[in-house]
Amino acid sequence: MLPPGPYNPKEHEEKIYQLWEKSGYFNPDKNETGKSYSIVLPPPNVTGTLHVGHALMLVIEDILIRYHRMKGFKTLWLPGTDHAAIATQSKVEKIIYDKEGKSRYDLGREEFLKRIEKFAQDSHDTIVHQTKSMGASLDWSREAYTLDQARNRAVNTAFKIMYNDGLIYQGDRVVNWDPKGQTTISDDEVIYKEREAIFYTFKYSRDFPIAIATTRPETKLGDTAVAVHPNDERYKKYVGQEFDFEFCREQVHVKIIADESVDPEFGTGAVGITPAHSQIDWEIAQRHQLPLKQVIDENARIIVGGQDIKGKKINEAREIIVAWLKNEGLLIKEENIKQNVATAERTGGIVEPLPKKQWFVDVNAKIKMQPRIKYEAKLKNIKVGDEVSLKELMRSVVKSGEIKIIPEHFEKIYFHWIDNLHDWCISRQIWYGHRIPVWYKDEEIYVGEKVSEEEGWEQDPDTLDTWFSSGLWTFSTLGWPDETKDLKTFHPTDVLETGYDILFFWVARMILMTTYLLGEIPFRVVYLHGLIRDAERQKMSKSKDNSVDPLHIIDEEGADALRMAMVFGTGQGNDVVMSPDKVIAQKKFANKIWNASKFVLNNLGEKFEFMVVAIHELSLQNQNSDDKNILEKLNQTIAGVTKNLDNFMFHEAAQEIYQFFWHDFCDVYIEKVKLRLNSNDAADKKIAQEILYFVLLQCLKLLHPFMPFITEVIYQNLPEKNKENLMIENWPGV
RNA sequence: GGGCACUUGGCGCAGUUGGUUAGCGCGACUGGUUUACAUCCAGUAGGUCAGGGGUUCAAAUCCCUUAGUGCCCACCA
Repeated sequence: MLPPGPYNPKEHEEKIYQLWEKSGYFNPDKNETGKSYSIVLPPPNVTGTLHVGHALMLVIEDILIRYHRMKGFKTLWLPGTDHAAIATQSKVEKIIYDKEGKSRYDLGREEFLKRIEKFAQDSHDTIVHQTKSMGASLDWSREAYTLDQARNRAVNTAFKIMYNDGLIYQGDRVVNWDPKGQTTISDDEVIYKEREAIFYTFKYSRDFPIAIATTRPETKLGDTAVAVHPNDERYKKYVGQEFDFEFCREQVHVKIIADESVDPEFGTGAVGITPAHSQIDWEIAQRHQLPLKQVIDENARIIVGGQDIKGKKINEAREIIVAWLKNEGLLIKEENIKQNVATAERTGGIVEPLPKKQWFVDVNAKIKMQPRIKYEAKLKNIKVGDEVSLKELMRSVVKSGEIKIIPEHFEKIYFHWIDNLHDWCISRQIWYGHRIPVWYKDEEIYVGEKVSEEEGWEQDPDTLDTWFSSGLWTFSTLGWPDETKDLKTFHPTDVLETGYDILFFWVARMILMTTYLLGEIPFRVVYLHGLIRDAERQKMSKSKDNSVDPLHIIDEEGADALRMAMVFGTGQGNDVVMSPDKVIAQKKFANKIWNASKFVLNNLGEKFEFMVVAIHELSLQNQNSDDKNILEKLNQTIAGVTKNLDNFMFHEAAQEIYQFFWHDFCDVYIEKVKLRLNSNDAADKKIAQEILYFVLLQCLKLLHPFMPFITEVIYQNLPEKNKENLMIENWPGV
């Protein structure tokens, strides 16, 4: 029997979660016969707490997991957290600086890492608590961390394999340097922000024949060439000439070169080439064997020139140079333009291209596919012995349909991204992360899985891009590089569900790593969900201060209401609008379920013995048209919900069961049945009771993936024989 | 500059492979309240599916085009 009054989620949710955990059914090992179904949880960053975006991820994945568990699959949902290298380090640095005024260098590597680990542990605990509050049915016994020992072994192994294959190389290149975070970052971590800038047109010196234009005059101290288009009649005669002059008291030597990449229409049609401080100029310099001259250092300060400019920050240096140009009468034009400035995703620092020796993953080099663990299996269009590049691997598995991306149009975006992909810079000058597994001794270099005990070896001080370890996530969590039972059973995983904002950062890298290292796909389906927006359609973000804490909503309205609100009325992959109205509407729905269940349970009669009624056991002949009607609609609903869940149409599935339960079952059937329950026709009354009970039970099952808590509470109060948990009841129609 | 989408009643959205009166939530209006539920029920109003063109026996759904909006990538020095 259910207690009177409205449904109060607070009374039940925690108890129910404990009941589930105690049952052990989150762990797939309890199901010995089912076919496997697996999802690895995209590990939340240990940078604090979960936000509504995480909540959405948990809801969708838990729906898939619960649905498949009920369908009898050996279902694994594997939890974990991400050390998120730069993100976590910069957050802790900021906290320490704000509190103690100290930098990481003041503390030293060891002490600083201790502080981060403490912070990460606290975040982890909060995150786990929040995750459980959402009702997520994760197998906590398999929990992983991207920076724990098992994952470190996987990372080192992966690095070694790639190094030996020539895919990882150390190169002197112009990289994206973040002066604020004091580290390099990859192309994907660069965010362009529009800004006002001044576009200066000038000559280096009075004797120099060509004018050039730039928004960054301070870099011109490092120019080693001026490039013009080969067909530009204005400048043809100068090509090949070399000039020496003093530019703001710095000795500069430039050569005039011709290069196709120069647009004669833009600016003066001549480009000052600064190989050390521009990606593109560096490439041009490579083509023409130009020397490279670094004029800016890691702190974004000028390192050449006279006393007035040496040691100055770039903004100050710019002013000094402009003043000098004016003074010398060299400045021709100043224009205000809008410019995209490269900034670092995590720290917001302005990215300074600098020449540095870094580790890279070569995405274009052809490698011969090797037989690896499970290799014989799997890729459709690539066999052992084929020569392929990482780019081709990434492209192949999506093109072939082995990996399906939902919504589908993201496949095009994915291909477009691969086309523009450059080598991936994987080394970072930060301390929190997997140390690069490379040791040096004099001229020797050793790459391995373990620290060499021998004396005199020194490990590379850098750490790896966090996405390097995340890229291994689907299989590092299952025991790789060992050939474990879990790896055999649960890999490839079935679905990778995440926000579309990390399609490139993460999803693409998982595909790269997995196809290359395992010779199989990491997952069959990529389901990308949208962003959460508020009632005014604004993106929810901390900086905008419009984000809501999922725990707060759970506290107010219940986890079930929040879950349902997140999938209700939101098309596949679309952004989710979260308004209080929406959650309250679903809270009302929960209450409706509660009350209708109360009504049914109160009307089953003294001796309700037709436990676990199957549809064929219902006395079909004596049913009236209402009975037949509701049963037929129930069947349609079961078919519809099932089909929509199979097709990742969560909103449609949710709406269908909502509609059926509230309007067909409650408003029509229950209202009509009230008369029969009062009548003296005992046989007819019994039929009505059977159907009430039967339909309710089926509805609870259909609703369970969406609203697990309330449905389980009610289930626990049903007069079923031998019942355990609704969580493992059979899905209707199975 | 290149690419990808979106545009459906007042608001927010659904409508997968083209096929009977285009659905839902919120809101509005009118009534009801008899074995759960006022966090309720019944009913009403409101959309020629952005504009134009095409394919088809048949289009919100496919194609072309115009306009508006949003996103991604590249980045002009």
